[in-house]
Amino acid sequence: MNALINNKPRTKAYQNVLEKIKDYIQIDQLKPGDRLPSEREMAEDLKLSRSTVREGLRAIELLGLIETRRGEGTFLRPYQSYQTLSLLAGFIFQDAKTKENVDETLVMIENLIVDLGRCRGLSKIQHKWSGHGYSYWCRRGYKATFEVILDVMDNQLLEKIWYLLYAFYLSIEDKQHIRTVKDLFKLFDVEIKAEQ
Amino acid sequence: MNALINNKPRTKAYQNVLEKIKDYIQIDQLKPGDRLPSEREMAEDLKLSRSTVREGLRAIELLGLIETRRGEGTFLRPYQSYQTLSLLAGFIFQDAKTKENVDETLVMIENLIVDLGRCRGLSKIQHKWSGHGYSYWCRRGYKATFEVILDVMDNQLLEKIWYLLYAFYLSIEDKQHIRTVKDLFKLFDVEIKAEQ
DNA sequence: TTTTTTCTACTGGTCTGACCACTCTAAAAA
DNA sequence: TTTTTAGAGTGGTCAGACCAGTAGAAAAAA
Repeated sequence: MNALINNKPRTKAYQNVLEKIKDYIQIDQLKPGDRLPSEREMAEDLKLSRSTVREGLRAIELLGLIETRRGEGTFLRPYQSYQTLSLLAGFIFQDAKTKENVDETLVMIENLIVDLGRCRGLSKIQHKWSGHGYSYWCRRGYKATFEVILDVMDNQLLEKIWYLLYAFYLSIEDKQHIRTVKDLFKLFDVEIKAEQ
Repeated sequence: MNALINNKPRTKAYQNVLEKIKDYIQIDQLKPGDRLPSEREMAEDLKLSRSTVREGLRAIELLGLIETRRGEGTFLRPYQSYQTLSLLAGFIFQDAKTKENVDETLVMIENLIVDLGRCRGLSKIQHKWSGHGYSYWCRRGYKATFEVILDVMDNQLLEKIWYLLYAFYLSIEDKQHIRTVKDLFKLFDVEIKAEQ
């Protein structure tokens, strides 16, 4: 009962893989798109079996930090895929699946973003939406339209939170967003007119 | 190049484990603390090797959905540990590590929670804080004090978001929260008086 | 000389089977 | 009745095999 004695759970070997990868990134100054050492090389470095190394790699692959390609190698992910965020959101919010909560929270977060976007670049947003016109943005969809605000708002954390929440919302709702492109245009006083 | 032809990445076997676990939870109505089928049983069910099953399990263990205990089994996690949230937050917000963003975002989210808490249970919060007094809550710390609002606010999603963000905040800041227990008491007009 | 084909060495993906360390419970022994 | 032992289960880690893919060098063909 070593864990109980030390009041600290014993580290599983695969968790060392996560630490080691952090080291690789830091020491080798790895950037998204760069290749990590192969599974066999890591196994040798860490003095672990290849299957234990794979366990660690699978864990962070699921988190979206890396991607593995057969025959090529293991790479730092250049971006977090939508699928990854959706999966993460599903697990993070797993016992909070009430539609009322989701609707309420998404609207609240979006209102924060809208307010911040207004403060920091109202005219920029208006310009971008007016430039192509209402019909264009309708075709592009709510997400793409909202992303204009995200770009201007200049707060990556709020942006991430919105993506997480939005992915979760779509994964449990079979319908479109409660808000529409039209609502966004109204919020920013951008003209809604038919395509010429 | 099946993936390119179908424009869809091939599913890796370990990902089937994740789907199967979702099935187990849903079909067996599993609750936190319940035991999942053993690795060997899952391997048999899915017609996969035990090591492939383990890869899937490691992935979601890291996410905090399950925990495995040698000699006992694999269990649905009763709660998301702080360490898990911190790790997840670190990955989710990984390229958004600017201190300005963190401060700003945390305060904005907290303001939402505060407002909602006020709406839904101002007197309840005031009562809970007054009951033990300011010194007690100072000793308990900011987090515990804030959790009183979270309990009353009745929005699990916002609660989860706050935990994620707070964990992330603490993982990059070496200091205490920009806000204090005193600030919270002031926000809710609760008396700040010395211990009797 | 250039282009095409082949071969080799690397990569990840999945598997089999072994053995160890732990827990729990039933059965046997005290 | 209580304690100890044994067995059957669990997860943790490993070695090694083999397959499926990719990349690039070398050889062969044009």
